[in-house]
Parts: sequence; structure tokens; C-alpha cells
Amino acid sequence: MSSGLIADLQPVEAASALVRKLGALCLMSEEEIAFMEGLQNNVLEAEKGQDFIEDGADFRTTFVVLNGWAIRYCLLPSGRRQILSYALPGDILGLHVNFRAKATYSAAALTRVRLAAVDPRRMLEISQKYPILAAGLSWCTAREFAILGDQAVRLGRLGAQQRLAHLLLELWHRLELIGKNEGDLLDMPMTQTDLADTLGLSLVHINRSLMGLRKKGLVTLHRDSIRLNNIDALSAMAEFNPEHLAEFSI
Amino acid sequence: MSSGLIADLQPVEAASALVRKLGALCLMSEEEIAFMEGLQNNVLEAEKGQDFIEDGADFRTTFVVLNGWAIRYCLLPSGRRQILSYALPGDILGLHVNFRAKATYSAAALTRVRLAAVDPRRMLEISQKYPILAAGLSWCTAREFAILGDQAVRLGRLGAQQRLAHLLLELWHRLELIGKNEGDLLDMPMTQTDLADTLGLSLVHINRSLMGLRKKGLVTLHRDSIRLNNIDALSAMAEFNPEHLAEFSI
DNA sequence: CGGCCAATTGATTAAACTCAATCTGCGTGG
DNA sequence: CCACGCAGATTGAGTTTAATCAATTGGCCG
Repeated sequence: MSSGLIADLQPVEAASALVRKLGALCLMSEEEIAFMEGLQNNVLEAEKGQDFIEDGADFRTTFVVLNGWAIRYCLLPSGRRQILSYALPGDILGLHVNFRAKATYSAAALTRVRLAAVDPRRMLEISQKYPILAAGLSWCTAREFAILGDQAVRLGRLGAQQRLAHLLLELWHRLELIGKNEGDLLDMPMTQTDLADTLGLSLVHINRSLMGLRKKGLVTLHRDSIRLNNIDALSAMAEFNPEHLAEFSI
Repeated sequence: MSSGLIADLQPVEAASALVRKLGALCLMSEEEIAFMEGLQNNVLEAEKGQDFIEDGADFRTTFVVLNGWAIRYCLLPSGRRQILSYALPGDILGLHVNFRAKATYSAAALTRVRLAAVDPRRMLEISQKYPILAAGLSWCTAREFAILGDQAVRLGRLGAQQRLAHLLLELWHRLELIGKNEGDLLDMPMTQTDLADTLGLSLVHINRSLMGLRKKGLVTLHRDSIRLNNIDALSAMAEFNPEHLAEFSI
């Protein structure tokens, strides 16, 4: 990934996940980096399980995930829940809240989460002052669409084991970009109930599908993580297309 | 919807669907309207069935649908197809193509379609020159996310008849905003195979689910259209939330 | 040591898929 | 004008996948 000489010389360990993510895409000036870091000064914390965006409620704040995981989800009148996507460090929730006064989804902390609350008008400011950053945010938007599109593909056209493998691969690739994987070991803060509500399956069936992947030797289950033993085989069986998350463009 | 006195006095029949859509959201100046109309001067036509965006291919053009319907879809290696969303007149495809050089989905004409091809740099120009329009486009983006989120809800957590009813209601509300419905009669240019690939079901099951809705008296089927006999009952049974497509904000 | 949340397992039911025909409306060529 | 062909819609029958109901187990924290 970031094996350019110059990149290796820069001290990046202090950068926020968002700046790291954008930095993987384009070369930012010191001023641009400083502006993006400055955006993330207003820090909130959400406890595990706590909602911080509510479907139908007024919604006039943009959030940047600093660390921890969150979920975007919808609750139906019947009580069923559909998780739409996972928000990982560096992800932005509510980048496009301007006119629409009401949220169209809820968001909750999956782990304890640190969030930066940003006035959406400052995001508009970016478009005017920092064209490179604006293009970077536009790329983030396109990527979110691709991720949600892949979620629809999983739900609509994959079998249970495929859905699981496909989701695991998506999360692995996304965490890889922000440097949060340890080799093929994937952090798994979500419960099997969460997986069921993500993949449109029942809890029981998720459990059996996980067992199926384990018995095939494709994954090894641990307490709060999962090892992807054969990423190529998993990608093939899940019909996973990593280009949708392409980490390099230009 | 648009029952303001001033709006009623304006001659809007010549406006493009995109301008009508944005006009339902915010009051645009003559200059802004002229700019948006000017954007759509480079017109292409796609025949029914013709692809005009291909997953994985270079993608550096933004398209505005002028009339007709298109689909966004993904093809899997197994040959299965998942339709992600329908693009109706006034919808924008590839608003966020800037950095990402490759498309993450394909798009095809569902009917004969007239498209405006726009240089994405002109979209960036909007952010700098026309803040109202920029906010309007941002709203379009948020709406696209809500539509795709609803698609995930359908696929993940609704039964077959619910999925159908939910999709019909979405399309009806979206067409209503651009003034393309005749009462409760909904245009239906897609085949049952298309519906199957949209809703993650088999062709046979789509047919039986449509029959089910018909037998309940909720819809009346015609050749190329469908009548929604009881929108309230349909909304209730499909757990449909029209607020996700909210036609008025501010 | 309980109590609780999450994971696991078994047994049965229900939803949706597949395979295989058949039917229908419509355009085309004879 | 009609037979033919084709795409799309419809129906039947049997199979598969996943849901539901119902316990049971395992770990962890107070």
C-alpha cells in the first residue's frame, strides 16, 4: 500500500484515521492536513450500544468516527432491524445533511466510540477553499455508495455462507486501508445477532453458516476476532470484487 | 406539493426534470436555473437494453437522465444480476466520479433513454459558484443514499409481497415528485425478470407474489402499468416509510 | 455462586427456488 | 389475413434453503 519513499519518511502515527484515509488517495498540503485535523476537534464519546443518530429525528450534525465501530441501521414497525453498514475509524456519517432536516437512518455505537461532531457548513467550506479535499470527500461518498451497493448484492443474490464471507472480506479490506488489521486477523466487535441483522438472516442460521465456513477451513473463530485463513478462496466463493473498494485511483 | 401562488404562476412545463426536482426543494434564481439547464445540453440516446456505464470500466462522465428509465446493477461471476436502483428522469448517475477512475456498477437503459453527458468538473464548479445548487445536489445525494438504504431494508428484512409493495411505493413517490404519475397509476416498464433481480427473488416467485397482491385487491395489473388501489394499505403492509423520500425539507 | 448475554444445537415448519411446461399478446413474413 | 416465432407471463410439482421454536451450553462479571 503506502510504500512510497516520501510517505515512509513522514511521521503519520499522529494522523487521524480520516487524514490517513485521504492521504492514501491524494497528496495533501500541510495546510489541508491541518484543516482536516482541525475539523475533528469537537470530540464526543458514545458508549457501546448508544444511539447517536435517530431515524426521523432532526439531523444537522456531521460525525467523523475517530475510533471504535458504529452501525447505521433501520428499525421497521414490526420490530425487525436491518443494519445498512458499518462505520469504521475515518468514516463520515451525515456528510450530506444540508437540506434534509431529518435523518433517514439511525446510528449506534457498536463499541465505545469517539466521534468528532462537525458543523456541515464547514464541509461546504471545504468545497470552496480546498479543491483537493473536496475531491477526496467526493471519493469517500462514491466509496460509501459502492459499499452500500455491495451490501445490496449480498442481500439479494448471495447464499448465507457467501454473504458472511463477502462481509468479512469487505471489512478486512476497509480496515486494511486504515492500517487496523493484523495480517489476516479481523477484529469482530459485533455479535451474531448483529451479523444476522446485517445479512438478512436469522441468528441460528448465522451460527450454522459460520460453522460451515469454519469446517471448510476458510476461517478460524476467536473470541473477538476471526482469522481469514485463505483470502483468495474466500473471495472466490463469495464472488467478492475488491475493486469496488479500490484503494488507489488517480 | 407545489401549491404556492408564485410557483403556480411560473411556466414550468419547459423545465428539465432535474430542475423541476430541485425546484421542489429550493427557490432557484433565473441564473441558477439557466446554469442547470445549460449543463444538460450534451444529449445522448441509449436504446432499450443498452449499457452506458460498465462495472470496472473507466468512468469519467456524469449522466443526467432526461427521460426514460435506467437501472444501476451488478453482475456476479456466477451470472446472477442484482439491480441496485432505478434511475428516473432528473436523476444523476456518477455525481461523484472525480477521483475514482473505475465504475463500481453498470447502468443500462430500461426503456429508450435520453441522457445528458456532463463533465464532472462542471459539477465541482457548482460547489464554488452556486451554493444553493450545491446544497440541492447534496440533497440529491442524501436522497440516493436513503433510496439505496431502503433497498437494503427490502432485501434484508421484508417478505416477498412486502418487497414488491415497498418498491412500487418508492417508485410511485419518486415519480410523484417529478409529476410523472397519473393518480394511483404507476408506469411499469420493467419485466418480471427485472423485478426478480431487483428484489432478490426468483422470477416464478415474483409472479406469484404479484398475484398475491392482486388477489388482496391492493393492485390492479395492466400491460405496462400497475394501479395502486390502496396506498395506505400498501404502505402499512410493506412497512413503508415515505419520510425517507421526503419531498419537502428546509 | 447466580445471573445474564452470547453462542450452540436439535427438530419442525415455512418461504422461496428450481425445473418443466404452458399460455398470451404481438410483430413479421408469406 | 393468417401461421409462425418469440418474449414475457403464468401455472404445477418437487426440492432446497432458511426461519422458527425450544432448549442447552459457555463465559464472564458482580
